[in-house]
Amino acid sequence: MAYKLTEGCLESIMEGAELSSPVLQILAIKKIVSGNAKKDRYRVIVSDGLYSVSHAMLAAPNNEQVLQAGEHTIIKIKRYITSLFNNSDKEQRILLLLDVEIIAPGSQIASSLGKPTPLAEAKKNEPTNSNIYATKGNSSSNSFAKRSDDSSSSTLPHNGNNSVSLENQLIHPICSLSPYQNKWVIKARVSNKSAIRTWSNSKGEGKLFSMDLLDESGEIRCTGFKEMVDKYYDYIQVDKIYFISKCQIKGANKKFCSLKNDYEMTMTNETTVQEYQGEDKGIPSTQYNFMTIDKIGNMESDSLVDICAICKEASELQTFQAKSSGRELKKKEVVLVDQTKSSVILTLWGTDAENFDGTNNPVVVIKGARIREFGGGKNLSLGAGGLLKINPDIPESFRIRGWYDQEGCSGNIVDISAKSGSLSTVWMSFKGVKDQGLGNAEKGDYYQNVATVLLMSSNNLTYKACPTESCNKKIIDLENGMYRCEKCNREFPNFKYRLLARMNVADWSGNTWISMFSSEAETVMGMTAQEVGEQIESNSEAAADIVEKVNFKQFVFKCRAKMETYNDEARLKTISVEVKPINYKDFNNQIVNRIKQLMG
DNA sequence: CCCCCCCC
Repeated sequence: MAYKLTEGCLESIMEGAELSSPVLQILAIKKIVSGNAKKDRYRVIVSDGLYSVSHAMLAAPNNEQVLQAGEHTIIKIKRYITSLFNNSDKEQRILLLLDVEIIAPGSQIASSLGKPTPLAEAKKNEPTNSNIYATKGNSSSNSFAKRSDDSSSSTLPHNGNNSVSLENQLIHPICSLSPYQNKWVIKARVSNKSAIRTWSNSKGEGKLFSMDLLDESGEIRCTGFKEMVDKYYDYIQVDKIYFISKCQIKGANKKFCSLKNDYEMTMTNETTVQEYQGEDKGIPSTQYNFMTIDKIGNMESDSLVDICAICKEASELQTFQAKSSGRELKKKEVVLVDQTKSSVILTLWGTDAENFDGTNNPVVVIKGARIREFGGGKNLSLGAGGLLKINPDIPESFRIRGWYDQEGCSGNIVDISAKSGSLSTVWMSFKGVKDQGLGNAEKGDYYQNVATVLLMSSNNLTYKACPTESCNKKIIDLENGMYRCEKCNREFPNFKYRLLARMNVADWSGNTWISMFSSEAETVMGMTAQEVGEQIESNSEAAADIVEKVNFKQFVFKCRAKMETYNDEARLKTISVEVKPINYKDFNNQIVNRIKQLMG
């Protein structure tokens, strides 16, 4: 098949014309080496069959597909801009390829089409008297033009140094920002804004926030320290567009930022930020570089990834103290699955964890999640600087929704996280527990099973515990209206009820006695410990009624089995550490897989 | 100038 290039189009393009979907061929691809972070900037030579242009660059989102397609690839240019570029006192116009579509990969073409001559030789560019990056034209497909009249800046934050409006100045693409050029204005969407964080170390202390900025050409992280937090934090809002100028640009530390930019920026006293209130077409929303879950297993720990997946399951919110800092932390674990039929555990923190609702298997899109290693498996942690979106309006999100609803829940899912993770506990029957001799691991062995309650003991179901929130120690009734906690070494006028339930549960293979504490027993009984305690207190017959109602209820019991010695006799003690209603899809899958195994 | 985040 013959491919046709848009002959001669480069001449008009390099003069600032806007052509619709010109077709070009890539003659060469070269990585730009700049500073110490060398990733993801590529210069290309493009040809229209008549002329070639060597001052062309790929915008980051296109890198991967173009690199893969290689030299001689034929591309359709869906969006582009040109910029004036000051190269050692000589002005040159560069062509920036914002969005390209591969028409034919290089391997199918294998040679240059036509006999292109370098445009620069064929024709002298006319330099303008501007020495900054800028573009001609002023259409919606090109947001780096002079602003159109429908925009106006909003009230500035409470300070006096923003007297010069940025809205009439030439706008620079984010991908053109570098430490060597400080006269610039960008027009960018804030796609993510961190919480305010404080730090205190040997070098001092302070507070900071950071945000991710985005335009058609790329993205960059911007951090504001101390006074900048007071000045701009509340003013800047996620998803809005701002004119921003005069930040300090420095090399990005890839260890902490997954954005596709070799640089990041820091706000200074010179920095100005003005909201743009015009139409925002042409400025994209968050850009992702999605990775499938099956690949995570082979990636290095600590690297950052973007994932689009389905939440298969989510844990309860857990609150605990960090051992290192003593700070209180909140987390929630989520199992993600994608089309590669692989699953991975993702840990969410803080408000992300608190607000996350895993019901109805939402699409979870994360940007900048860190890969961690545990017990031979990999998992993900979405820390500060990461971004979480639930059911976002992007094509990948709809695609995976369709996949999951059609076929996603059936068949084998390979879990790349460690089997000991709280959400990927092994399924085992009570017979299996016995046959495999579980319980000899130092911290016990975990398994989960679907089981039916046969009998629940009504003896000593409740006890009176210390009212302190974190202390569940049994208190001593001083019989004078006061209660003493030995652990807290304090006396209280009140107490709280706690549960210590014992029950015999059965599956197809046998039965076993298990114990559980308040939160699990509350799930089984459908009552709070307080309600149980009060009912039994007021009527000693109540306990029998309460435990009878539990008979024949079914749950998924997650258990910890541990061998203990009692009166010189070894016996297996089982505590249920989590009780959940049965998810029949998962349970049936698990049974079907077992049947397949048994059939060889 | 931050970039920390637990337990299996």
